[in-house]
Amino acid sequence: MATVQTPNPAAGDAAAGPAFSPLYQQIKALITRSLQVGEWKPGEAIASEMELAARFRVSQGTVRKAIDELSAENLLVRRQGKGTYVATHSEQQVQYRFLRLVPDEGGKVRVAERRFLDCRRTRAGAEVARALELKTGDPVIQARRLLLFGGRPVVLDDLWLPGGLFKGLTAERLSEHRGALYAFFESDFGVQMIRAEEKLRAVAASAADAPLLGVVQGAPLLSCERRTLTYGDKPVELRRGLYETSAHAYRNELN
Amino acid sequence: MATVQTPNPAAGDAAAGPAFSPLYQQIKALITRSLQVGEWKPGEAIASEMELAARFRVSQGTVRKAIDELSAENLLVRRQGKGTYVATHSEQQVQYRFLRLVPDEGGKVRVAERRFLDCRRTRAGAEVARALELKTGDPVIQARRLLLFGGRPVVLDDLWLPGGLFKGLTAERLSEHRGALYAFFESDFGVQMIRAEEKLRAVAASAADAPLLGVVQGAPLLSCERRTLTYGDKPVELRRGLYETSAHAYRNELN
DNA sequence: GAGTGGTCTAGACCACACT
DNA sequence: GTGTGGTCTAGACCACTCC
Repeated sequence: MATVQTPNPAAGDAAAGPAFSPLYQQIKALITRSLQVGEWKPGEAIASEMELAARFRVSQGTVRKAIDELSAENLLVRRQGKGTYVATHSEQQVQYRFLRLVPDEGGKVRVAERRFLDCRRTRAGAEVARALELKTGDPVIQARRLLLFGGRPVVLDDLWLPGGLFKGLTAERLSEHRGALYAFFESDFGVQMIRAEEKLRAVAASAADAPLLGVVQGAPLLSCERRTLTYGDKPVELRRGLYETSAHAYRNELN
Repeated sequence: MATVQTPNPAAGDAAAGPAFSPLYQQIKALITRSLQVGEWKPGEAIASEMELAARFRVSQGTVRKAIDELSAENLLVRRQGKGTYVATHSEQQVQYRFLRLVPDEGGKVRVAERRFLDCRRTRAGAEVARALELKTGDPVIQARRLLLFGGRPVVLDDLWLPGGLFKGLTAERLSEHRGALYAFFESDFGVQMIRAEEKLRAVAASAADAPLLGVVQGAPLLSCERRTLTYGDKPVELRRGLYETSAHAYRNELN
């Protein structure tokens, strides 16, 4: 490493174009790799900046810039005076990190009751296969659950997971776990949900779904289709949520 | 400035707590101030890093960190070899910077037809006043417009603007301008929209709105309530959009 | 006090755009 | 070539946490 510069060796340029990549980007990739293979587990501290600088033969400032970006992407969390930690879904603070639904009257009541309605092994249809980058017919696990706030049903989620990554997942284990679903996936299956893409639209409640959410057939529901990705932008979950938004809203910030 | 440190003078600590603020944050505030008072206009280049470093008696690295953050917040745009520019809504690249609606089948057709249905001076009701941080009864301008994609109506927007900031805004001028609405506000009224908060929910089309969007009464629509802010988080627009999402979706990324 | 991240500096050199 | 932002370094000191 050291003072690698222009015709950069670590950055791939086998057949592609110029492909210059600064040192800190290479360091960033190396750290990400370590996270991916589990050198440091979620919730643990990674090596200190000085240690990493020594390991990669680079200045602390360069390691710093790499960690800055990983931290901005929520893969790492810096804690002054303590160290840099691997982000995790298993913490009180970040419960439901990806759920943007907030109650209308600033109530901070976020004690959801969960009901798992279904969980079964099946095979990927064309649409699910495409979203999860599997082949049609590959094994997938499908589950359905209801979230209630203050006793009222608000979210009906259908989710599909690649069978290969979630071996041994059963309805029973789903029902038994405490805390967020992603925390469970992280601790029990080593699958770390890092980022997600969502597509929102308004739909009419179907005859089957309406009673579950306590609305009449045809009532407007917010449909939220989410594709959740892990390291390397590999899709590991497809989720379709139906939100009953008469007392909650999906909150978003634009910059 | 120079080497100001611990019991920081520039950072306010009149009555509050410790209120330590690093140098680069102070520089950031100073640059933001210059943007706010119009020292550099949208689309123009600001002073170079070296010039700013000299002006503020600070190292280039410190200016750099301040600009890094402003650039991450989309207030500034860096262009290697050229300079750092004030962000603007008046560029082909960033047309409809805050509109997250995308067509279903990856069509990149973004040539919206606009129809202004209404524009009138009125007074703020309780709700509008609260959202815009005005007093009930303060003058506001209300407008209504339709966006069509490929000839089909997709978005029905109602918007409220503080009368004091948009003196001389008429239905005619609204209809005549080319390009994005925010570009028009920026160039003709000096109001720069820099970030926004949105609340999404699903609603049923009203008898009045349904025909405008070409749907039947009661059809599900995506309601998008937006509060747009300028420098200092001052609200300068309230907007309520109704999106017909049978062929479009609201796209979001979660990190 | 020792160790960690956070800030600030000064200087060197690289990549890019204009002229 | 000149000027701009972009990267990298080395060293100093500050703020925070824990022992």
